[in-house]
Amino acid sequence: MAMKALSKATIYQVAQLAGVSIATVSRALRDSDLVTRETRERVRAAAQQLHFTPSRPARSLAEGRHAANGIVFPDLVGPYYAEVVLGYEAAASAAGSSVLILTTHGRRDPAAAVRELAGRVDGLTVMGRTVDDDVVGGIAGTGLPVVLLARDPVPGVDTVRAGNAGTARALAEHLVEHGHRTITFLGDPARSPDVAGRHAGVKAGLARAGVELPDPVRLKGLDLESGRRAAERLLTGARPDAVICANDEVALGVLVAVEEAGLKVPEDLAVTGWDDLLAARFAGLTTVRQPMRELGATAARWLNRRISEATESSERTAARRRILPTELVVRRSCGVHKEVRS
Amino acid sequence: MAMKALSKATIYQVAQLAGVSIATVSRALRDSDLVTRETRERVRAAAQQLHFTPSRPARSLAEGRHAANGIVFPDLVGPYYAEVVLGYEAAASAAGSSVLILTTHGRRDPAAAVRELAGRVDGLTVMGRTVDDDVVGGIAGTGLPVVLLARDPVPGVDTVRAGNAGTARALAEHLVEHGHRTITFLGDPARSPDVAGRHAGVKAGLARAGVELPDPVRLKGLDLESGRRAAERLLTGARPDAVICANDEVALGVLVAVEEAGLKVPEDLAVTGWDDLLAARFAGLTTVRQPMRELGATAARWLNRRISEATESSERTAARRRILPTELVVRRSCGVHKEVRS
DNA sequence: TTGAAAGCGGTACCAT
DNA sequence: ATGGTACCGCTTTCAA
Repeated sequence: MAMKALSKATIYQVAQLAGVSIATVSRALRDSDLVTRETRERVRAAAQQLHFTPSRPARSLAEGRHAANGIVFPDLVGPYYAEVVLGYEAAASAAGSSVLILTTHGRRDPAAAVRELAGRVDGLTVMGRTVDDDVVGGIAGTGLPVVLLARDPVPGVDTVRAGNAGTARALAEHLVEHGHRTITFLGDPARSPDVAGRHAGVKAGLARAGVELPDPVRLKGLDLESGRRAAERLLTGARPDAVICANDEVALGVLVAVEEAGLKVPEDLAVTGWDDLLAARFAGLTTVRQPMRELGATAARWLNRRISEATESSERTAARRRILPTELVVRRSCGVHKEVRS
Repeated sequence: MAMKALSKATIYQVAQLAGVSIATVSRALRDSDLVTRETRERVRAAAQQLHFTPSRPARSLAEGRHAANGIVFPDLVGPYYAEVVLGYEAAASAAGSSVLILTTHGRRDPAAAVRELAGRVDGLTVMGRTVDDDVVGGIAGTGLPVVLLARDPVPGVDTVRAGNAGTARALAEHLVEHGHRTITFLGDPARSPDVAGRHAGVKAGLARAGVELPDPVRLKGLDLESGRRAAERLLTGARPDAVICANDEVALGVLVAVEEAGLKVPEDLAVTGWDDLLAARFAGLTTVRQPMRELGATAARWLNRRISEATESSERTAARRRILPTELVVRRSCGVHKEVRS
């Protein structure tokens, strides 16, 4: 039996082979109960013999739906995103949807790419700093269900986020308890809503303790290299007691710089991150854990709900917002516990 | 101006508004040079006014292509995959393809899911242990371009991998130079071609040095917890000098277990991993670096080539195989350098 | 229960 | 340069 490129059989060929009409084939293959058991089996056999698989575009065109949804990321660097995708994909496929993924990072025209994606899916999840509010608004205005993930809300659009402010405040207070008084924030609040939230929370927490937070060091990136370079500069000047980093990668970069400078964490400089990457555990980095997989899963589930609503023309419920809880993870990088508990 | 659900305008409405035929609209919108500048602009205006976006399914149906390709993963746990996706997505979108992603891990019927995916794309990349060779063969036999990634080759199908055997041999020899003689391998060669390759390489390297490698500890998973539990057992028995782990996550689990047992790495037990995760750097783990992003990018590029070949009905070239180089990364977990270099 | 036929929304060939 | 129209492959009335 030679391996032939059996390309693609159509419903017509199946119909002919089974000696029925294409309508019957369509029904038989989709378990409609308007088909005799016997007919169904004849059709099944024919389909199998021809290796028939219905054309997805044809189906989508006829049904008016894609059976797919999409998720838009800024980029995929760092373990953070992998977990989100994982949760998302699991929840989406549980609902029978395929997942299209789009990274906007090094792209010429992110908005165009997102719009193109919008045309391929029944719903879209948009994460963080990828496209502007008006693009989101435009797409949502189309009637396409949209869920925002880790991003500031847009009127009328569902939003799922992880808590920033509260835990950031707790983190700040914890540092103060360690005796740190001069504290620097690493990360640009203007570049990401998450960073803005963390920065604001830290500022509030410190203020409550009577400590003032100077202007943040506005990094361009949130990667390890950015952190390392910023720290190099920081270490040569009037070194603060502690740096609070916008995320773990930056914090890990700081750790590297400190070590390269022959200094010690936390004795010479306390450091904290955000995300609780796997690396944080091994670097002894105090950080904040986010429910990443749950973030993705929630977004996918909400999207499915919206898609169902749209299909079943039931009442469209009001935009939902949810903030998933985060958790402070204390390790040794935030400071030496000087007092021994009794 | 109320925000209306302008749902979806069709080419017919654009044609009507612009006062031309749908054929002209189609041409104008796709920059055909068989349209007057003036007509084109009129059509453009009409399209814009109606927020027209061509229906992707309709286009795909008419053109006979999806302008999308897919990638199939076992799961997405660990930073390893994120990097691969990143490279893949970048290369795919550079060629104008959207990316569909599928995780087979906790799925009832992976083969069915992959076949379904195959119906939505112009080409498919299949990674590691996701579906059996016959499924791959079946899909490839359909004429759908397929590229295998980090997986044993299937006849007639392109394969991209990272080198295992050679670097594994080097790793083994390095451990022997450290003076380690009783060495255990953690990971099940039967569960993954990559693991099998690493195991074989290690075995060969040790054999060359006259050291025998006992049967591997066949872990079920390649995650941190699996490594930790396996190490707990290992530490209570006749402890080996060193453990070579199938990947970094397992190795990190071993590190955790060793610390929990109050022992020291590498003094009491040398440990090595594979992948060079970010965490490996901070854990001081000796490991092997793979060109992950490049793996993904290469797969995507090869796939595009195949897709072009199929479209342009040019000669189909023979199946290609490439092994991307890997690199030993020596840190402190593999052993103390007893001799001081002069 | 089954079949005929009208879409679904485009593309592209054939005329004009 | 444009318009008319035959597909692309499937779903879904509407009749029989």
